[in-house]
Amino acid sequence: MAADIERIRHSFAHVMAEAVQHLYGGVKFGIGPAIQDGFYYDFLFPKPVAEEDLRAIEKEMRRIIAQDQIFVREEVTKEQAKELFRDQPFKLELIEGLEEGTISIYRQGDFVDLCRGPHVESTRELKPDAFTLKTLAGAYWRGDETRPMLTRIYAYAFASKAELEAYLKMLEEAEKRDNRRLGKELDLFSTHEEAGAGLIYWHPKGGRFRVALEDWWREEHYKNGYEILFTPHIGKSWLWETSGHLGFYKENMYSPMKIDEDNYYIKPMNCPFHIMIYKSQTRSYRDLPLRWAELGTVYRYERAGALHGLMRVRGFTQDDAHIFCTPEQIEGEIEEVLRFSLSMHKTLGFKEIKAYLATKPKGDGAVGDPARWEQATESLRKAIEKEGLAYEIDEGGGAFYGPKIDLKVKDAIGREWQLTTIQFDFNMSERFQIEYIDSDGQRKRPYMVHRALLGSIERFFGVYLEHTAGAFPLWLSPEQVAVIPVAPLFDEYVKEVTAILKGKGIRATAMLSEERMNAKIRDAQNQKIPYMVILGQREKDDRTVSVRLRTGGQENGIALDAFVARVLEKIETKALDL
RNA sequence: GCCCCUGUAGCUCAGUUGGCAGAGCAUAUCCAUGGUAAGGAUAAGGUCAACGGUUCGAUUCCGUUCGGGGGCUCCA
Repeated sequence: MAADIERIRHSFAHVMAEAVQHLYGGVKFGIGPAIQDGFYYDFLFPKPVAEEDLRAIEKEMRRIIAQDQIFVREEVTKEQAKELFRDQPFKLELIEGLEEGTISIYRQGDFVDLCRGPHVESTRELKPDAFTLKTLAGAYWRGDETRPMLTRIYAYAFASKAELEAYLKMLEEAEKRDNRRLGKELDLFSTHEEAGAGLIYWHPKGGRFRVALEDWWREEHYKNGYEILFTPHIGKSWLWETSGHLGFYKENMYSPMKIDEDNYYIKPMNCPFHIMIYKSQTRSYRDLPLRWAELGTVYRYERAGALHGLMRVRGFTQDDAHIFCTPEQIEGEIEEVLRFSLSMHKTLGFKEIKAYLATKPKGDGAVGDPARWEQATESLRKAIEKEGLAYEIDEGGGAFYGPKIDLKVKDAIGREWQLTTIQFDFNMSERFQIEYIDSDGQRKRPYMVHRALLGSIERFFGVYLEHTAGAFPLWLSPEQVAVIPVAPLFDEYVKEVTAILKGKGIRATAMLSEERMNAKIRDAQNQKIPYMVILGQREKDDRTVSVRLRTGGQENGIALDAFVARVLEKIETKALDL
């Protein structure tokens, strides 16, 4: 976020606080920072506030802005600050946390706030029509559940009215693409509260997408030197005690079920199972690298409030893989994973991809040899640079068990989504004591890398729905061709053409209902079916087809054979156009 | 779990300042001879989320519970 827009947003936040102070005597102030698309401020209100009250606050803010109030910075001692904010418990707590020395405060109008700044010079620099108060939300003081809950007012704010309007338009577009909405409109999936929250039911059309995606995924993995595994959905407590999950991951695991005299847990991760296969025999350095992939379905507990359509669920299928390799191989392996991931994203049509490298956490919570952390982190960094990816380093942001790279893709309306994650795992390899015999006859510990390229099939489906607005590329479209007669008289030719297309493996549907042609075209268009083939007397006589494209194009009198060849070619090459 | 919003037909939503519940789409039946985004008619479809309370009377007002959405937290 550029410094000037941050300054504007933060200044807006102070103006909102001033407005709230005018309208609600006795209000206590939390904090009010600038955020990605605006700002918020946390308040403890003396009486309940409702959404309708936001309009009054906005009005007061506009009145303040019109007064051309100057933002004045002052520096005071800690003692003076405590005196100044004696009625503001949250501010006092913040002051306590500050280092000794002078503390800066900002005044505008009759409002004063503890603040590092900077701010704009005057409210004149804030455009009264470049912000809007969005929602009320609850937020714990300092994000801590055990602390009081404050009322947070979120707002969108920009430097100009035009930017605000463009942003609101993007949000409107995002709402139209909402995965839950498209899932219903395109009959792809559903969820059923009465049958269990956060569990996805894939309908026939969603199933067609998934099969096409997974078939491709498996094919690509074989091409890239992976083997595909299938492992159980449950495992005895021994497995989870050994892996450590019952220690550090238990709150995300479901209660065990008793089988004979043992407790079995449904799996939240696939790693321990892959390790069991690794340990099923003595491994030589000649066997490495091992690249083992699995579309592994896992179940994790998520709090009810966190569940969201396809994006956050309780049961999902990871496109998981584990790579076991020697230290000499690690650099090449990481490069390969990254290259593989990028090639998949490219095929799927994502153009902008950014990497986030998370390094070793501070303190002594991290497991594993520091030299290995060093080598692992270095291999990640090198791979990113080799691919020429834009990246950011999240210093100390890695898990306790290893450094990682996450890749985020930018979607069609500019939002970023995390799909790929590539993580080293020093913990599991230690706990299960996995080894290989090196060329010198010594037992050594291989590197273990955990990776998911799409993340999970469910979440990817959600992201892809929102990215494409449901207009999937041909090869992933549940229905690829809708075959429509001009009138019932041509049903026979429609059936014949449909049969030919299906015979070639093309997902074609004959639309033979009583509806009129226009209605069928409308239905097919709304279902985002890529090709609509319209057949009447002319086409029947010449053995041609008239093709209407989902994108609005129209091509008449194409020879049937030529059309079939073209569709097959577009599917084969996974073309993004029609 | 907590804060705010919300719950009317399969779907999208009206509506009742407390007096027998409405539309469009979808569904079913019938009618309709044909060229690129909805042909027409009829029918069926509801314990107005559930349970209490106030009232002559509650879908409407109040309370509780259960869902859904947006946040906090977490992350694939």
